[in-house]
Amino acid sequence: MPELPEVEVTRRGIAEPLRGAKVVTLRLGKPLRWPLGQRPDALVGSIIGGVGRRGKYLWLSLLGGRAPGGLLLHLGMSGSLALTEQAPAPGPHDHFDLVTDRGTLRLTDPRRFGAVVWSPALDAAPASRLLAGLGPEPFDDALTAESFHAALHRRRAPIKAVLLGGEAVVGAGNIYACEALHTAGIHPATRADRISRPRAARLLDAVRTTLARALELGGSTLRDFRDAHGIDGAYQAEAQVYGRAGLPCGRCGATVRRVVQGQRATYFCPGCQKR
DNA sequence: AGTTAAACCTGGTTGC
DNA sequence: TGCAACCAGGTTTAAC
Repeated sequence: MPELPEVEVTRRGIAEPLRGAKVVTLRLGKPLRWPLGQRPDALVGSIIGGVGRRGKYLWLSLLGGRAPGGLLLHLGMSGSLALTEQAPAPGPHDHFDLVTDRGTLRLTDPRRFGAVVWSPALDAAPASRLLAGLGPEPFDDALTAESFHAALHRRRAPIKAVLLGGEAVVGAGNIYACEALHTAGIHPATRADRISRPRAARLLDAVRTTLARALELGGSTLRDFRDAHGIDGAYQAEAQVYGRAGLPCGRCGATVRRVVQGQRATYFCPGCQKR
């Protein structure tokens, strides 16, 4: 679920209230994808310096205390974060609580593909090898049609798989990769290195407008996602192809198709997205 | 090196 | 109604 818009919506919901908050307690539930990598009580007393984002990861910097550094969080497929003044007793899917003097940040994640990993780094960038291979942020000015085209040119895989890979640009997951390709009129099976410079420019533009629109609508809620205040996203109602197999394309009326690429469902319109 | 499959885990939906 | 099979927003790791 959580692709860049959902993660950024979450970040915006917690950044202001948590800046400067003091850590009171940490509570761990069932194991997540990786162990925390630090004793929970070593983080008690530290101050949250800020909340950043890199791709689909969140970064909470922790200043002072016995273990300065930060927490790298990932929401996996089914994770969401809630910030409440006083959290109710943890349910069966609540696997991490960061209790602060300004409220409790709780990770709820039924499938437990999410992660909370402590790192001694002061900044997100070198915090973890998890961030090492990530491509450019979609709204970074340094990402241009030229550089994007060059990145696509290095890959022979289908463009849909390349978008999910996050080397050319991070942030688009299954929903937004499908939607952006539809907007750009590019067939998902097109080899990335065969995409012309003008079409690469069009695709980058589509990725940006798709992510920006989803951000405006609070992301997509298919099932589990809620923002930090418990609010559903609304983008899913605007999806043109994702999850719409057998239904007519809103633009041309052709029947949306579902195929499988690299173990992931891909939705596209055979009318708008010719090979 | 580069692509593809398997793995992680739970729960909702679909079909027999 | 019961139960097996399939599906889901992601990403690492192992295997060709």
